[in-house]
Amino acid sequence: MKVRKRKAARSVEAKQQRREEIIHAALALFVRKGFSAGSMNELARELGIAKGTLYVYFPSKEALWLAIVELIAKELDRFLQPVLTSSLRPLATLEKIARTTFEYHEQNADVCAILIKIWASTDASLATDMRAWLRQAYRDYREMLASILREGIAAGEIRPETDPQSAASFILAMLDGLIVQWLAEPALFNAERCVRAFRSVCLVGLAADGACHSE
Amino acid sequence: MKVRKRKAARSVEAKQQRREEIIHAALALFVRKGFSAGSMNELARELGIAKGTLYVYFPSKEALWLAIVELIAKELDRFLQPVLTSSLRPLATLEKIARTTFEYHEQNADVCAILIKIWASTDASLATDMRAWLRQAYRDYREMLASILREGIAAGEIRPETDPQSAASFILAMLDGLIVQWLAEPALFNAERCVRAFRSVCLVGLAADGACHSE
Amino acid sequence: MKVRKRKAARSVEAKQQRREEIIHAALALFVRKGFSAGSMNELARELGIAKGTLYVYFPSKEALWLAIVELIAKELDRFLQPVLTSSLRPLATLEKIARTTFEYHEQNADVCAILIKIWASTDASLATDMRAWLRQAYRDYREMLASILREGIAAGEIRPETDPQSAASFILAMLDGLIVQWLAEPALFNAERCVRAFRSVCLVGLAADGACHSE
Amino acid sequence: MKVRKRKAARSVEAKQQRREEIIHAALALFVRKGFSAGSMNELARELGIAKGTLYVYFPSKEALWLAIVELIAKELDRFLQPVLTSSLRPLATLEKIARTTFEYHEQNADVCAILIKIWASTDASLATDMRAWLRQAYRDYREMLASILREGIAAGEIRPETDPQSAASFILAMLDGLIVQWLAEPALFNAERCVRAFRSVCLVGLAADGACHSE
DNA sequence: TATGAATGAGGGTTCATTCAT
DNA sequence: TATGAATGAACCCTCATTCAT
Repeated sequence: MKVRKRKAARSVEAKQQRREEIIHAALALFVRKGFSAGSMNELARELGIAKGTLYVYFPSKEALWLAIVELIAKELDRFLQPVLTSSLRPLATLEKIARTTFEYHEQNADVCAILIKIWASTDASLATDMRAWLRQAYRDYREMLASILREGIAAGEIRPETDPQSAASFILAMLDGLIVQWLAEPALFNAERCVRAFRSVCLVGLAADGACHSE
Repeated sequence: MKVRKRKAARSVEAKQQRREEIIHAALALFVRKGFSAGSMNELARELGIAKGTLYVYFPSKEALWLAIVELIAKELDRFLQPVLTSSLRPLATLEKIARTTFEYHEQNADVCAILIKIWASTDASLATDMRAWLRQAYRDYREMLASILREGIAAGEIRPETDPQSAASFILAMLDGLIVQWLAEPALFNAERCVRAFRSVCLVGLAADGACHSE
Repeated sequence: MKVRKRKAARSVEAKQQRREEIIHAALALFVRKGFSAGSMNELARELGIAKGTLYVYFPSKEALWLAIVELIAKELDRFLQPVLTSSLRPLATLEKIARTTFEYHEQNADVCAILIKIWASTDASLATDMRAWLRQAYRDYREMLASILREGIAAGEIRPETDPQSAASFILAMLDGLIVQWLAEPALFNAERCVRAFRSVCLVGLAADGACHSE
Repeated sequence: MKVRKRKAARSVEAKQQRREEIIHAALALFVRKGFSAGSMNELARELGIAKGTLYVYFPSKEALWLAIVELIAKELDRFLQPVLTSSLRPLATLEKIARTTFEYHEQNADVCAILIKIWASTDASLATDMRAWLRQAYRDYREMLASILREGIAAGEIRPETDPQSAASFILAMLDGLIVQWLAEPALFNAERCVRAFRSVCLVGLAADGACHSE
């Protein structure tokens, strides 16, 4: 029994590992080629496995995409959690979020690329489920930013006439949009510079005293 | 001879008109289905013409897409020109650009949708030419914003420590990113509110005196 | 204009002809391999055309099957009509139907083979529409036989205690079932012998005077 | 040693039992989906065992089908034996066969459905072996009916001009064909009615005195 | 110019079967 | 014995593109 259990365990582990290999290869392919252009065929070829094997791990191309998104979602959470649970003050939290975002992008351009593609895409090849999930994720993110802004307003750190909802949308937009540019012109950007610009363009405007005390 | 000439002229006109019909139908299809979905077949069907006829006007699917982008580019120019040649002061110009952008989106969501898709996409189905063109357009846009910012700094209207390049990128990012959100959640946005938020989040931060005198 | 019309006409004709070529090849393949075993791939290969070409003529494999069935239906009608509109007396009509059936089979074993397969099959690959159509055809056939039997009873030619519905089913069953055997053992049967047997097994039983005066 | 022997014995039993479980599940699947639809995958899923396990018991899908057919054959024998060894007179035996057939169908529609499918099918997925077996079974059945008919003729109970071979084919055809109709329109038929019709359509025709004394 | 039949590579997916565990 | 991951051929179908008319 023991042996079998261990065997099974190893097998499960191995399967999980293979799953992740596939997801990562798919992610890379997907960044290179786009949603519908990257084919299962090519993915299999790159992985050096048979086409059919992909379907052992994912029932369909779309399921594979969904798995990618889920992975990213987890990663995103893992990455945002420390920021959110930090004891920083609101403006500093916003800056921290921006900094973390940019630094993350600097190290994981692939993941960011996919995220952006997903946001921007209305590609019919993304089924309804996936898009609904994405919209919700977006809403959550926006709401998180808005609540930080509300805190900031309550604490007198952010100008009271600020509309938290709109401002949250703008900050989110900025981060998103910047990633797009960054992807298009990698040479032009780096995290430090982006953070500085974020502070001077955005945080200063939000600060109650017209200056940026975020650090 | 005369007659023939006139005929030819008319024919050229007719051809041009047909070309535009095709472009517009393609644009609509493209918004609905995405880049690689949306087939030539379907396009022909919707236009009520034969598949082969499309190839009389465009040598390939990609050429058709390029034509769409060019059309949009012209439209964009037509739309930005008045703003750029206006005699407004820098901050006011930026606000005007934002306002025009948002109002344009309010009326031409389709065109915006495509633009966004194009920016965000690295879809292999867009060949190198097209992407290069897009990158250039982006650079131009950014440079335009940067020069407005430089003007503002020179005029003492914008805080001198601002990095024009970065700030331009951020403004561009903001406009882009907001359109994405707007497309995803149309109910949440309207031009007026966006302009107000743009002013309070962004322009205030840029303004030399910490307030927004843009109007 | 005239030229184009003629061209078009020829093209339409040619298309119709090609359609029929495909149907007949499909029919043959289908007899050999069965419903789901015969592939579009193989069909194309046998026809010496490209796989895709099949889809110019039929939107799907099932549509092709439906076309086969429709062809057969027409053929069946064409073949039964003369019998039904004949002025023969009821028993003679039944014998004529049997004879025609057997003779038809003798010359068109392929068509019969398909018919039988279709009747007997509950293959999931035959979609609902097709099966409904078949059931209706079956009902019509049965009803036709039943009405002949009723006529015969009214005319005193057929024993009055006969249940027309059941008897119709039996006659139909006999014809169907015999074809199945015939297909399995071609050497064992021929039309003349089958008619004789039909007369002695079936018509004699139905005849009011216990003998067969059908001819 | 003893223990091992008993174990082996039990194991053989268990294996046999498992085999039959598989056959029965396969039979059900096969009725529902047809020959080539109905995959090993699905079968395994329905049985709650692994795909590979099926191949422990049957070397191939076809072997599994063959096993089904053999099971049915045994069943058929088990079912016909009492009739054949009965001491009834020929016409009564024929009626008994018909009655038993119809009653069997009434209770085991599934088995009948498969039988019919097998008869009618020339599906390539049934390999030569299986088809040969089926043809033989058919021949045996026909020969059995023919010998009853010959007996009847010898006994003066059946009209002497009857061709036993042809008549046997017709009776067999009738039973077969009727099952097909019955499967297609279950509401229309029941055993009692079928027997009555069989008597009035068929047996009366065969009877030497033009009437049916079969009971 | 306009057509649409023809193409054939490639799309996603299924499946019977094998084999290391 | 039982497993299920792996396979790769074959499935149906779509597509951008070509070309004779």
